[in-house]
Amino acid sequence: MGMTLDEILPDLRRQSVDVRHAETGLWAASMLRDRISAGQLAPGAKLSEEPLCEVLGVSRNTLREAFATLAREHVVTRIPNRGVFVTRPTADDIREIYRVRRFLEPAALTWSTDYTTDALHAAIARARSAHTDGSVPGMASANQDFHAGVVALTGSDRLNAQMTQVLAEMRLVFHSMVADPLFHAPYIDDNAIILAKFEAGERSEAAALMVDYLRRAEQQLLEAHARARAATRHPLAQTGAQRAYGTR
Amino acid sequence: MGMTLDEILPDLRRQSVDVRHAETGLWAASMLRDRISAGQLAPGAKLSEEPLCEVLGVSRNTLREAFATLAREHVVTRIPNRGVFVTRPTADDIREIYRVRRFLEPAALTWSTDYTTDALHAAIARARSAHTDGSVPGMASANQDFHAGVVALTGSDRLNAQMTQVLAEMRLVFHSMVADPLFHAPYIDDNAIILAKFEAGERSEAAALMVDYLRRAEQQLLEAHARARAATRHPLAQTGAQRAYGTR
DNA sequence: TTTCTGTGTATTGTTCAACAATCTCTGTAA
DNA sequence: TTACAGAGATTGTTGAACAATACACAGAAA
Repeated sequence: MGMTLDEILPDLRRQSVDVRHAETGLWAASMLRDRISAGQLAPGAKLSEEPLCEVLGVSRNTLREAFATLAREHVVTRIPNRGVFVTRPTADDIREIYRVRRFLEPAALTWSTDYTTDALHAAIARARSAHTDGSVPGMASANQDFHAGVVALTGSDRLNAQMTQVLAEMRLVFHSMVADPLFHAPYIDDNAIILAKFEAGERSEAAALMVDYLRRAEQQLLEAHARARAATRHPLAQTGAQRAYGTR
Repeated sequence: MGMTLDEILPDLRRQSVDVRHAETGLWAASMLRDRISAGQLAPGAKLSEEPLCEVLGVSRNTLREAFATLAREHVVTRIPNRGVFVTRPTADDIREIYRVRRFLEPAALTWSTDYTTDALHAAIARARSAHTDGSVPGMASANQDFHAGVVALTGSDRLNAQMTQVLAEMRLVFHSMVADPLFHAPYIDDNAIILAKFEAGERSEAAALMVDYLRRAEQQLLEAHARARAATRHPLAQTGAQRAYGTR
């Protein structure tokens, strides 16, 4: 986690030999997106054009198309004449993420016409087993699956895309602070209760519980973010890229 | 409305001389977006790279960055090795647009914490005066402002962006069919009633009325779309670009 | 020491020209 | 009429070039 650009270059190179790409720009974008999502490219890391296009085997023009795609997804932040950096979410970003989720997820619970909850039950089961295994990434992933599944009830591609994007930003938030192993645990039961209410047809109750859940999670993340921010105020902990991106 | 590419080339050229652009790709995108939004580039029109970059004064690479931006917004559709076309909304697109709106707008009315309704009143007033003036574009624009204003109550940049995008697609729908002059008129009073309920604190009633409004509007547009589709089935009415994009 | 200031170097922003891949169109033959 | 083949046009991608900007470092002034 949080490897430098140099460390993952060989890894990227391995995957980029002999790959035929119909849409090279999109292919390069998904390549980078996966690394960032996995935390191998940590928030604040600078994505220099030259080494990247050498390693991916694409031209600078194509790489810039990939950057444009990722920038629109807020996965990457472009600073003119400075370069492209993995987005380091701010407190305002966290508030915005939860603002979106507080409208999207209750709305899905309230007005969706889809009653297929298999995926939701499966996500909760996965979260529970990850909990007994003590797998923090497993719990995080299963939790995301549950909430993505809630929005999937809308049946709308665009709303799903928006949720996917917001959850990707959530992963950036987790990667940019020390993960509390107990963060996800209390929410598993919350999800189960919300699902039960939804299946019982008590939609407004389910929605209200969801709003409450999201408020608590937001509060907890904002506090963790403030602590992480205070911890990295030490000049020694700042890399060049971090300074470049700013601690705004 | 619905001019060919050749007809608006001189117009575009006029605006593109001596313009300093910090982000040329985004500038070119907004240039094209404006033309499409105004209906000067009709749905189905092909956007050839060479004449466009000549006229905009940007290179093909930069123009392609603009295309990538517009494609993500669904304003433009890219067909590999065929080219870029102004999106011609399908019936499914209309259904998807209203699916998004039926979640976003009621959610805003139900859970927003912002009570500033000045912009909403102003939009209704503008719609009424456009109605007495018999200005169909004025009514359409004021109606869009009202619904954009509802989502603006959420205070979320991302939800606003999503709504803006969906409304841009709505304009494409209007441009791709014969506009019924009476389409918007009946909805002005609906908006006023919804606003009154919202201000009276009867949020779930306001949301319910909004859902009803959106269902009726969707139905009406789908019927108009089916009629327009039947009318353009005549082979003579099809241009090359239309065939290329397909009547899928 | 600290702060300022100027210069050189590295990186990004944009354009141009080229080539391969693919599609469209036209004309011919069955 | 339909099928097919080839020429021409357009898109997809690359590589190199140059201007504009930011970063790092050295030296001068306070």
